[in-house]
Amino acid sequence: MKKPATNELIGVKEIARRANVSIGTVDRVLHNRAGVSGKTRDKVNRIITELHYQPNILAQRLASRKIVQIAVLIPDISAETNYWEAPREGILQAAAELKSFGIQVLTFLYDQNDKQTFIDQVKAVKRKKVDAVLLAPFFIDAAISFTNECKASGIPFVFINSDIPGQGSLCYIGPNLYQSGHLAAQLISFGVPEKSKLLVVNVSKEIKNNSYNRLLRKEEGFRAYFEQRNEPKTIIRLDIRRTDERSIEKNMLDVLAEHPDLKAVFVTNSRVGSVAAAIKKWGPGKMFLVGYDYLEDNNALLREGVINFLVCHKPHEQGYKGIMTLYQHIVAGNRIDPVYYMPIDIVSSENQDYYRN
Amino acid sequence: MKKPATNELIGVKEIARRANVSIGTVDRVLHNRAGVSGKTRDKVNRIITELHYQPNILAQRLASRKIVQIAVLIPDISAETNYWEAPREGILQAAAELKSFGIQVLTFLYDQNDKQTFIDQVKAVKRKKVDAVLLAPFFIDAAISFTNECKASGIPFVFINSDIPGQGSLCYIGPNLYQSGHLAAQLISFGVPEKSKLLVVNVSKEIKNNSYNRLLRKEEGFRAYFEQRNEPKTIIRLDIRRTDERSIEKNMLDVLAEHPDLKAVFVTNSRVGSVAAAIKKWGPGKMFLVGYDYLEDNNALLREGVINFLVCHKPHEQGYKGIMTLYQHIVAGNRIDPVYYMPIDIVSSENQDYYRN
DNA sequence: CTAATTTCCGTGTACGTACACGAAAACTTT
DNA sequence: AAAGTTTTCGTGTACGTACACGGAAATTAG
Repeated sequence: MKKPATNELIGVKEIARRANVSIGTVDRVLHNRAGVSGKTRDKVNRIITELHYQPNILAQRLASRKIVQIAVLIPDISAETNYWEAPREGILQAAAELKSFGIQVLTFLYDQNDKQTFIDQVKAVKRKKVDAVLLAPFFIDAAISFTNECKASGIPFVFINSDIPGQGSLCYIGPNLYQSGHLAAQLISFGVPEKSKLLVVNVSKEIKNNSYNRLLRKEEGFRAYFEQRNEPKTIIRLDIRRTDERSIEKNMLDVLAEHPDLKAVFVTNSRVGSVAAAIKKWGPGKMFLVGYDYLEDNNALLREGVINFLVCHKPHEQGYKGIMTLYQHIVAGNRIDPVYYMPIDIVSSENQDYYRN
Repeated sequence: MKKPATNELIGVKEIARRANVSIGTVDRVLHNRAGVSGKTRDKVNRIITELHYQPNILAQRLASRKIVQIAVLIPDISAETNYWEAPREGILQAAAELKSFGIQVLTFLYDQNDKQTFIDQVKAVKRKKVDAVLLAPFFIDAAISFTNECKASGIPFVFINSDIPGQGSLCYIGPNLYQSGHLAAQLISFGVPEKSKLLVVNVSKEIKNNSYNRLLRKEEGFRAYFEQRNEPKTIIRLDIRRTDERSIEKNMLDVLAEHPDLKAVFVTNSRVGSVAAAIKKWGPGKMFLVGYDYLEDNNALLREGVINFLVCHKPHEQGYKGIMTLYQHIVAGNRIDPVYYMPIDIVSSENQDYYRN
């Protein structure tokens, strides 16, 4: 691999000089605008490739005075979980870094338990006529219909946190949920005896059995791990649809009473904190507990030893990278990989203080 | 928290207008250069703070045609380990991103087993008269003497991978080694019975017993974990000073023969791959094995199940962040935290394909 | 062959900041 | 009070690119 020897940055001026044309002509070639004869266009193009010309992004953004608007459509923080605080901070950080680059980020928050709020925010986004969209598609059908419109008007969009495969997004940024469940299974298999009874807990208002369901994808990966290894585990399942603390506690205590021989619990989302609280109240025996997300409550319980491991997918970075990806696509015109799987991070009491969300 | 309502970016021109001065004067105030009367200086400063003026970085870098040179002083990849490939790639990535910002990164590689090469490269760095230095201080006394010179000439420097506390670096970017050993202990305590015999292996040409020794700091944290919890583990130790594959194998087979009741092995650096190979050859029984670093060889053994966990500190990101930190300090003049501890990542066979180094 | 188009291309100004130069104002000296 | 000196400040040009405007050359129409 030979590097181009040109150490001094070359620009349109140098290209123009070598091609015996003006910088205006070079500019027209670069943006394939009309008004250049085929012959000179070829000549200029040849020189451009020969010189490995890279436009100076600084000067580009400075000269082009148009501002690029990116709409962000994600859930608001709720009373039950502030998971979405982290992605939002990542988004804000990216927005701050890109502000003087002429990028403006507009945030639209919806309630992940109320589809109508999503639909309303979509309307608001459409009024703004933005140049790109970053969204977490919680309501599949509504998200499909919206992104179809985006495609029709040539607006690129990126999914974070959840994917809708085949929908033509520029990119998906988020976890591989199945593999994430797999890892949780591995962690639990370290913590319990060969033959054990395990519990999977799904806490969510809506637990539909379709391929988009985040929780079920994790559960699937979790179960598959033991099946693939012929490890003789008994896995029972608890779906909790009333998601307030008290209902969770009640459900959990019932199950624990019914199955006193439970060795481990896997909670498929960030509500592991609430489940842990119930287990703590219950008292007897030690329970191996694995759940999701680096949140304040969960961290405290991890430190206490009630939770053994948290699995985490860098929500902050998801938000940050979501914005940056759209920026790279729109401004720099870079090719974007259609899937960017986030790491599947393991957080324990011994590394939790060093974790970067 | 009230945000400044000014949505339109304001610049020196606007400040000049409001202060009834020229942009030249505003410029002088901004760079506190001489040639402005106290009265107008105050007036301009007042308006600057009132307007929350943020200089446009694009225009700044574009207009200031001086190029900032950063020297990087790190070990070369050796036949025994290519650990340093990752930091180097991170550095190159940062260099590429900052190239059009007028930042030039000069890399100087030394042999981490040969102090003289370090000293030679230091000389080369000094000839270049760079604006900042990023270095991994393997040879403590030589590094101290060099960084003392840096301090004298006002050149900021950042340590990566290893720290020399109190040396006045702008920042340390790397792991908390003690805590890292702590975590390794926790992982092993999941994998072995309560009462077990464990082995700590240090593979290094130089195993000096001083506070700078990376391996011993990890071992210290490792042992402390069990002591703090009164877990009755017997911990024996093996130092391997001849670091070729064959010597490692021989040493390991000897120890394994001598202690057939060993339950787990902790290798304090990336040479876990070589140790694993020896264990694999030895054959009988299952050994719980924890080591360091996301390298090709180690990954293969992790996938095979010979290694159970790799602990990792994002070497790629260390390099990237090292350059970026110096950039932020020099160009943007941001305040830099004196210590940036890297995450202590746990890599297992189930998340290894998603790890980002 | 001249006039009207159309095609092609060079020039000029702007983006927001840095910095050199020199003019005007203020102060000092004789 | 005039000349000299210093302080204070405004103006102009440059960085590399984007884009509008208009002129010259090539082409077509009359």
